[in-house]
Amino acid sequence: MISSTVENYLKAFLRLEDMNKKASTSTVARQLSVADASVTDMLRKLQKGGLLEYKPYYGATLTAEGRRLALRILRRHRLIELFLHKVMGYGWEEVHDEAENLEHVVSDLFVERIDAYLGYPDKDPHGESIPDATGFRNEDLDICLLAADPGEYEVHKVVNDQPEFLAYIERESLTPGTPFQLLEKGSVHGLLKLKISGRSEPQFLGIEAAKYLYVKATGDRLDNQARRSKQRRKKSLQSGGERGESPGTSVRRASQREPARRSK
Amino acid sequence: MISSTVENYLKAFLRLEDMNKKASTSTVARQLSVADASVTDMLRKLQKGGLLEYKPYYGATLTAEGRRLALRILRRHRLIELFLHKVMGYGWEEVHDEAENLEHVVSDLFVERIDAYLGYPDKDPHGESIPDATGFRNEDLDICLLAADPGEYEVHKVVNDQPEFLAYIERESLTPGTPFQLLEKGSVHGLLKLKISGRSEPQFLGIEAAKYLYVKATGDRLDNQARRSKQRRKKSLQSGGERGESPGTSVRRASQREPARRSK
DNA sequence: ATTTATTTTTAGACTAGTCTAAATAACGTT
DNA sequence: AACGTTATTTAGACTAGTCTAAAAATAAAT
Ligand SMILES: [Mn+2]
Ligand SMILES: [Mn+2]
Ligand SMILES: [Mn+2]
Ligand SMILES: [Mn+2]
Repeated sequence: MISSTVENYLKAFLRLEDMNKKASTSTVARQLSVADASVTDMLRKLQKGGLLEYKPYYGATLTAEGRRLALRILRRHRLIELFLHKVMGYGWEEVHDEAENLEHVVSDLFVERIDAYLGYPDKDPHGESIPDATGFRNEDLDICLLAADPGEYEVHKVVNDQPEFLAYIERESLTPGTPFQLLEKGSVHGLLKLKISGRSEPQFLGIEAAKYLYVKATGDRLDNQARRSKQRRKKSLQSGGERGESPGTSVRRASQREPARRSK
Repeated sequence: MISSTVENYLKAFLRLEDMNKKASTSTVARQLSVADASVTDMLRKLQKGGLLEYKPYYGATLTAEGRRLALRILRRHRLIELFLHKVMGYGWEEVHDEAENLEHVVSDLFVERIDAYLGYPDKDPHGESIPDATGFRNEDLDICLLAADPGEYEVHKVVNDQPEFLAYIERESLTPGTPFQLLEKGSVHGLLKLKISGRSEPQFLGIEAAKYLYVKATGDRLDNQARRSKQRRKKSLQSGGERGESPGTSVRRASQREPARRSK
């Protein structure tokens, strides 16, 4: 059996590879809050287990099998996050930590149940894509708000797990799915000026925050499909206290799954 | 932090004490499927941690603190079982194993959420009582079907975790809450003859099975309060395939909690 | 009251995961 | 090309949990 420790390591490697950062001993160590020496040990162990290719002093890359397992956990993590948010009434800033534990423990039956109940979703509450059962990820391209030129956009994903940060973003109404206009960058030092569609007043956002926001151009001139039709509201378990329901969680039927996963 | 291993040990001790069996090294070892020597080690560790009182060669009893922790896990276990059954559409024979893992991992928030959502229940799908947040258990007395004389009864709880056994009991329609009549015992070797209320044909049940069924006398002459008024049906997540919804899951508001827990 | 059988404890070893501190390799400068 | 800095690996140790096999204690039976 594969331990939850190993699962967390694999997920960390996948994440680094996704960001095109090389998976060095120290970056993994930092991500998992363990000592560098612990990572070195684990690298050798995972190499021996055939889950990654490792050349000492040179870094590591996941094998097909390692990648498969990593995607399995990533899928669980994000499905569980969505479940906690939609069904259990968790705030989007509360889901990550709980999912971090549940992802290793829940049965396949559980995962399939929530997957079906949620309608085979492919976006978690933060806008990140949920791999399907075969490991396929429906990645649509987005750009970092930092790199965006003034224009019309929609928040696509928020890549930061810190509860405080997420709570802040929610207060600023910049949860995934929100359409807005980027007005100016840098006119005020370190700030972006933007306006949420429908509002009268513009608002400001720090560079540091913009770093974690990814947006999609929606410029009412470009490809504007059925994008504003996605309020799929599910009745939730939440006892009291309305929680912000982050929209933008598009849904795809299980039947129309894409064929494969590229093995690198 | 308290490990899930320790939590499982504590739960095993509690269970043995509940059955008035002495918690001997070997019985605990058998229950947890570990070697006797492992239990001895753990006994010393738990003793040192103040969770149980242990005299070598003489067995062990939980301290107040150990009992508190054990009840906490028992509560989680049973609440989660009920949640899986009522909300996630699990069959009552499927809930135990999943709960056995989740009980250690889920946050207090999660537990409180499902507790509130289920209406502060005090019976799990097998008819076992769910301790409240203070550790109090609403134990109403029942008798083992083996020891019962012919008469009118209602199934109260089924104390056996084996999926096959539970599936069998469900096929025989003897889930908690079912009213029936015990007709004869032992007329046919090793079998009980009984009839479920409303049915025309009687049915037989083996001694071995009856051992695990606990019943309450309902004999329409005795204390028959509002007992037949408990269809509280909650809409469940179950995708397809109707699952037997074991009734008899009475509900109590959080407000009217009983005062205390006796410390032995 | 011995002897025999059962239960429990000890002794010693193993695995997974982690750490700190020291050694070594790789890298970026002069 | 030699030097100092940074990253990585090694060495050695620790904890939690487990095991098997042998020793010791308790309980049962002659
Ligand atoms: Mn997350
Ligand atoms: Mn995790
Ligand atoms: Mn159970
Ligand atoms: Mn358990």
